This record gives sequence, C-alpha cells and structure tokens, in this order.
Amino acid sequence: MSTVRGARERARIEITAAIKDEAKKQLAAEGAAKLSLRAVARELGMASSALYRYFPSRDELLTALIVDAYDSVGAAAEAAHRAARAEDAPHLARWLAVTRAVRGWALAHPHEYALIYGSPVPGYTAPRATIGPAARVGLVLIAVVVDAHRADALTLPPLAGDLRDEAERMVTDIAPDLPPEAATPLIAAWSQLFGLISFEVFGQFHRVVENREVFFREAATALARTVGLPGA
Amino acid sequence: MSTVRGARERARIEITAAIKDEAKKQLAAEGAAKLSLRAVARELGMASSALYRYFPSRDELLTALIVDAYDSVGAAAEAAHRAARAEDAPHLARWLAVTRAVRGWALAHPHEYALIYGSPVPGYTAPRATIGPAARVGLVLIAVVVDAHRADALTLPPLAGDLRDEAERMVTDIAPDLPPEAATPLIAAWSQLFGLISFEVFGQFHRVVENREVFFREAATALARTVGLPGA
DNA sequence: TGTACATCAGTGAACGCGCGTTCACTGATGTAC
DNA sequence: TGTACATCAGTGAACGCGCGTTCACTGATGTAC
Repeated sequence: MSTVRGARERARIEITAAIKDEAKKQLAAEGAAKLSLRAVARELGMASSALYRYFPSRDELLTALIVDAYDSVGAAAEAAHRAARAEDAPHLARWLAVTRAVRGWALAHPHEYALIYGSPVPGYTAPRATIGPAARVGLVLIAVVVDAHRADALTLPPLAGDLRDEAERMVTDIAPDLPPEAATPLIAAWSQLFGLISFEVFGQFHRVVENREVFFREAATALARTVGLPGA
Repeated sequence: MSTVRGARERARIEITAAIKDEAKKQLAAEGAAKLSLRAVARELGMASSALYRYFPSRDELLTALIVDAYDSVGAAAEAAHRAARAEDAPHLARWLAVTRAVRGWALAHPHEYALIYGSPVPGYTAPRATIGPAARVGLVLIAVVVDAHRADALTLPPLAGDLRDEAERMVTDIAPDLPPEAATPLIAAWSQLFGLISFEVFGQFHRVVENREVFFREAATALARTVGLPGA
C-alpha cells in the first residue's frame, strides 16, 4: 500500500523535494534572509504562485529546511556513532568519531549549519516540529557518555554545592541513567562543541588556526576529558 | 584644539550617533537582515537621502555597527579584567570575571551579539576595520593566562606530537610569552566560551538549563581548568 | 565688523527593483458508478 | 470499459509594499578678505 502510487502523488513528492533542493542552493548562495519563493520558482521554471500548492508560506518552507538540516546533521552523528560502536571502539574514539562527523557535516553544509546554529532568523520562531530533530546530536553525545558510564569508565569531579539541585534536574530530564555530576559537563561540552565548529565555519579562525583538523581533534579530545571519558 | 568645535561639526557627531542608535534599535527589533536606511531615516524624521551625508551605503552603516559591537564587548571584558587585576584577584577569579562580563554583555545586547558572533550577514564581508576590535576579547583572555604564567601558576598537559608545529606557530602569533602547550587550549577555550554564550543567547538552552548563572559559572570554571589556570 | 563666496546638510521626487501573497482560470489526473 | 464529475497542479495577472540609491535643488553655516 505504499510503493505503488498515483502519478500525482509521485509528482508531489518529487516536486516538493526539488523545491527544497533549489531553496538549499539559494541558501548556500545568499543566506536565509534572502531566500525568496519567487527566485526558487523562477529557477524551477514555475510560476511563483505554484509553490503555494506545496508550501503555504515562505516561513513553512524555511521550517522544512530547518528540520531537514537538523535531521541531516543528526543522521551524520548517529551514523558515526553506530559505526564506532559496531567496531567496539573505545569510548574516546566514539566521542571523536561523533564530533568529527558533526564538524564534517558543518563544513560541507555551511549555510544549512548557519540556519540552525547561527543567529535566529528575525521574525521567525521555530515551531514544535523542529524540537525533536534539533535534539538528535545532543542525544548521540549523551549516548556515548552513557555507554562509558555503563562500563564503569566515567571519572568526574564532584559537584559544587549550589549546583546540586540544577544538576539533578538536568540529569533527570536528559539522561536519567547518568550521575548528576555528568549533567553540567555534558551540556557544556555540547554547546562548546558548537562553539569550536561555529568559529571555524563562520571564519573566526581565519589567520588564527591553520591546521584545523589537528586542532579540532585536540580540542575535541580535551572536551572528552571534561565529560569524564577515559583515555582522553 | 578639540573640545571647541563649530556647530556643524558638533551636529555631525551627534547625528551620526543618533543614526547608529536608531539603527541599533532596529537591529534589536528586526535583526540585521531587515535593517533598512529608509526605516532609520523615517524614525529620525529625516529624508532617507539625508543619511547618505553620514554613511555612503547601507553596508558602511552595518560595518559601523559591527565595529561598535566589537568595541563594546571588548571594553566590557577589559574593564572586568582591569577591576579584577586592581584588587589583585586570583587568576581563576580574573578569568571568571572576564567571561562573566562577556556573557553579561551578550545577554544585554543579544542582537548586537548575533551581529558579530552569529551567522555572517549574507553578501557582506567584514572590512579590515573590524579586525582590531574583533580581537579585543581574545586578547583579554590571553592576558589573564599570561599573568598566571608569569606567576609560574600555569599547569598544562604536554603537547601531542603532531600538534607541535601548529602550536608553536599559533603561540608565536598570538602570545609569544606563553609556552606552546597553551596555544590550543587557549584558542579552544576562546571559541568554546562563545559556544556557551551563543547557546544561551540563541535559545538552545531553552528547557534544558534553568539556573543559567550557576551553570555558566561552573562551565567557565571548567574552561579555566583547560587553559591551566590554578585553583580551578 | 561686514560682505562675497564656498561648503555642506538636508529635501523631495524619481528610478528600478524584487518581494509575498491572492485570485479566477485552465487543463490534466483520479474516482465512482 | 466508458462516462461524469471531483480533485488538484499550475498559470499569469494583479495587489501593495518597501527597499537602496541618485540627483538637482534650497538654505543655512563657515571662511577669507
């Protein structure tokens, strides 16, 4: 009841994809703010009004691109994690594989990266549909640490006194299997990973860091240390 | 020969400032992409063409705002550093004071923050005039670490073999007084600080971190540890 | 101090542009009998 | 299998909008003598 579809349905899927692809091209060429339905339609050889059969507004198209981007980087992180797990790599190696995959995706898709990890688009508020996809990378990082913890391989500094409540709340929300000591380091590392990547993608390392692969590997290793992974 | 000026010159300074202030307001309301000369002029009760007496183009106005923003956050960091130094605070306390000042500025000026640390504005490339101001925060972070090093209070892990060349190049460029072991951790911490701040300002901590002050203090302390500051 | 001229701020109309969105329409595809 | 009708994709014109930038101009401020 799925593979065989009418011409209409198949066309709809293909054209929706074509619109998103062309929109991504324009994203790469001009940035999110300049993304325009008319330009997309023009490039596709359609009347601009025709796009309204596929997306009810420009914002809805943007949302679709955002969801796609989160899913794309999330899938890259998950694939790297799966592969490292499959070959039973040490926990540090898994962490490095995942972070390297996220960085690689960001460098390969800088404008989609900017769309989801750069400045929020003015006047646009992310709808609920983005919440799930947005969490995927973070969940992979958590999974790496949870695996290490299950193997009794996590070493973390003790909690500061006034952090205990917040740490317990956070750990309950995001990773109930972990001890509360892991919460702050993990969330911090998550945001700091994107600090490293954003500075590289957005050009702040220009004339500062030359050998970016080596630098990133080293910084990501230090990050692994802060979340208590062994061998870091 | 400076304080006393003609009416023209004084008016020019005042009106230039008024234009930038109004532009910052619109930045806060709509974001950089929507910043328009016409809207600024309208709000100021001038003809839009009049702005061209002050800024030769929209991009030049944007550049002025970018330089102002870098200078503003740089000055905040420097002031915090100066104060901490004046009371002879421990090195860790200085680091925390500086990072807290940067975070405070970012939270108080989220759109100016986005302008300089968010996605690059499409089609706009930062001119040389921004390079100096853009470096100020980084220089303060370096200064904190240099002070600690002069007091023989820096403890850093040894360099990975294949990082030595790059580390020596970086340390020569940015802080010739420091040992090469400090280069990667320092640059990483610099970018990671903005990772922490960006996630908070751009809303990624929504429903994840509640007690943001405490969380930040803890994360910034861990960051100080990675650059070798004592007492962290 | 007064006059003649140069400089400059600010005006308002105009240029050409691209945008998002709506609407009545045509013609092709799908569906029920 | 064939026919009548419903559904849907796509068109093209139009709406109203705001934008950056240019230009010839007016009138006020500054300067040289």
